Amino acid sequence: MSLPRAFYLRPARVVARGLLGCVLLSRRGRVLTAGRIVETEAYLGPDDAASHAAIRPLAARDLFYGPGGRAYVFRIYGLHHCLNAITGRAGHPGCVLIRALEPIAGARAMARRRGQAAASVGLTNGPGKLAEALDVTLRDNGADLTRGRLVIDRPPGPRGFAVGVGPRVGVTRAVDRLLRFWIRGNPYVSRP
DNA sequence: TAGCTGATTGACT
DNA sequence: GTCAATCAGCTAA
Repeated sequence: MSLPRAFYLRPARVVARGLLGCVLLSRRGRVLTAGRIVETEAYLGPDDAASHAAIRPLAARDLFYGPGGRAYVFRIYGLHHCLNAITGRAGHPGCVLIRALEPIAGARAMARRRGQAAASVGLTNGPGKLAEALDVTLRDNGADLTRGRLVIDRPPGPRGFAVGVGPRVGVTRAVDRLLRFWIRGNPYVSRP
């Protein structure tokens, strides 16, 4: 059961928290891979100096300023991909970066894509890693996350976890903003 | 056209 | 702890 569009039509920091525990699902032909979202970061509009809505307005404008519920995928350092969920109503830019997953299904396929012999914690504990594990590329930019080959489902069970809050990782601007959220104690979180 | 930067990762000292 | 890989999109000219 995928999250409804209305879930995404809220402020990025609210959606970022709400996505913890939800399940990211990728279908590639017969290959299905899925993982529980254990770490997210919120990026806001032009006021947020670290957000692509401010840094790369031309590239991201159409998606950021459109309605939430779509995927925003970009390439970083020429090597890796990062997967975001666009949030907010049309005209209210924002997005949530998916930073880490806990594998649920298709761990063997993930390991194969990652060039690893067997599944391990290192499979999806980082934004570039999970994108590679789920085969998320620029082709998925703009994809509808409520339907199709890349979707986010509701949490399968009750939410029994504590949420950690802290500054975002890796950014060089607006470093002091507490917009990173993670599931406390989960071993797949990228940084303790 | 040329030059620069980055929401990262993995390999190395 | 340091550092290279590698490229889309911006910026300056």
